[in-house]
Amino acid sequence: MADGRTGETDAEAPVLPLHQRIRADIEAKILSGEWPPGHRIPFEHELTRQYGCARMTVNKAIAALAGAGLIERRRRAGSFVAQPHLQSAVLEIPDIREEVTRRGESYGYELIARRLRRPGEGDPVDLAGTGVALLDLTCLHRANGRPLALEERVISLAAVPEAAEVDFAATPPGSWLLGHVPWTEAEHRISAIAANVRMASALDLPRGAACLVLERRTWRGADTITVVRQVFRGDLYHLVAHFSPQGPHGRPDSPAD
Amino acid sequence: MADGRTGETDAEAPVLPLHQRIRADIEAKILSGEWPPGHRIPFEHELTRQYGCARMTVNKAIAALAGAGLIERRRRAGSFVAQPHLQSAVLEIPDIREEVTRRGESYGYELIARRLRRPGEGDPVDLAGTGVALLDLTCLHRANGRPLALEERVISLAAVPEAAEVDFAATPPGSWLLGHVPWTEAEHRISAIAANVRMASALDLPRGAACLVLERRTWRGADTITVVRQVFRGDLYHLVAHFSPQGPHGRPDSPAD
DNA sequence: TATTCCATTATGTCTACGCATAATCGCAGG
DNA sequence: CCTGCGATTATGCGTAGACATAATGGAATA
Repeated sequence: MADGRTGETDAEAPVLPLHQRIRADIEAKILSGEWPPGHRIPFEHELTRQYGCARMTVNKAIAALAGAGLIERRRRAGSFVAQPHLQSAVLEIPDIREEVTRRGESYGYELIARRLRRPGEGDPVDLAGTGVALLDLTCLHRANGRPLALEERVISLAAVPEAAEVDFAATPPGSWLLGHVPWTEAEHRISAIAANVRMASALDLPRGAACLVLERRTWRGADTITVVRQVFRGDLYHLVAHFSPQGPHGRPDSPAD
Repeated sequence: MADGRTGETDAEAPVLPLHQRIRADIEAKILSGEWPPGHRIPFEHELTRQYGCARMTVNKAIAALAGAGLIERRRRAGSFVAQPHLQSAVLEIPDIREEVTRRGESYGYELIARRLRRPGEGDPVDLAGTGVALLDLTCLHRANGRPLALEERVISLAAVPEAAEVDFAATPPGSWLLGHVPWTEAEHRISAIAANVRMASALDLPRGAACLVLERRTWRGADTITVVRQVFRGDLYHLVAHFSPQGPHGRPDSPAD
């Protein structure tokens, strides 16, 4: 029963709440370039008349745009289209297993080494210094049987004591942690290196071949949870990042703000 | 209600609007792990009583959290702490000139080639097919005199006709475009390759050395604006990405909900 | 027992208003 | 002519209500 007024090319805009409609309208004007950076958008008061609604409704729309960084608001002066700042984009950092299976390839996993130890000097994982507290893991991810990435990981058992009991020979630590550690912060470092002997043999590459390296530190509050270094075969893997003014979470049809 | 209890360690919270305070409170509970994923957060009604404010105020706070992806809302059921999805992070993709000077190094730039041409078959920049329309640029970025990145770029003159007049021997095209092209979308591809002969000689590297490659396509609407491929010396450059639940734009003290 | 229907309930959206705050403009006075 | 003060004004923040919507649990019914 898709009749009605679905004569447009857009099939998924049934009735869209008003404040989202206002937001979308303004967003479209900005993205199309019709309103260039620096342009003053209509006052809330004007939009209020234009859409025949209360100011709070207009405010919600504009506040959301400001939150997304598309516009800047200055008291008394008005709201202005912001300068684009392309310097941030959303990087997709999928779980390797998920990524491989999503590409329709068969995922293989292999635990190479597992070691329990005390934190040493200069160890990247700082502990509240109590006894045995670190779990070192080395493992290999395969796609269609071919080595894809070599992963070296340190897990803080002080932060995640349950990890000591997990059989990481069967479960990739990344996947397990994602499901068992709530809401953390993380910092990533992406670089390219030439494979050393160890990497080359693990990844079935000639020595010196280019590899993509993703290093990640994950923490919550002051506690570092895990530090991981994933070395990908440069010829088999790449990362993808996307920039759109919506930001990473704000799907345009999001019910929130 | 807002009991005047500002004796905390936080020195930068003078009077923080109420809806931001509510948001911050909930956010803290989630990030600390006190409220794990799946936990039901208090109903708006409860928070209304707890903070002694109107429901709209609570709603603004919770809606912002939902927009940031920290919580999920289900009618009738309540609002729940969402599962963390680490797979997206904010990648800093600075203008190279800016990045180099920010590191306190001297920036050098050199235009290697400039060519005007018609779009060819399979060219990544699709045009509304009118005559001469593409500008090919090859240039080199230096840090402290040493080659840092080799950049190959195609600019669509149909989308940015002014670019034909610009002296790209003096201005890096990335910087110029940032300042002259408003609000676009972009997609990035990050990979590692071994330097071929041309890259090696331009970057003063041995052949086969590992390089970090950043490819970016930028468009607005249906028009591709520019396609760029930056090859960085792997030993001199890396990218940094950061994940925090605020999202990329939503600084916690943002005035917008 | 299984199924349908309805009352309950929490969120989604919106209105109409109010006060607070800060930036700008214009006017008056030195 | 320059300076400083106040009026104006747009945004920021918040209240107290209202109706709509959808999902849930339980009651009534087949």
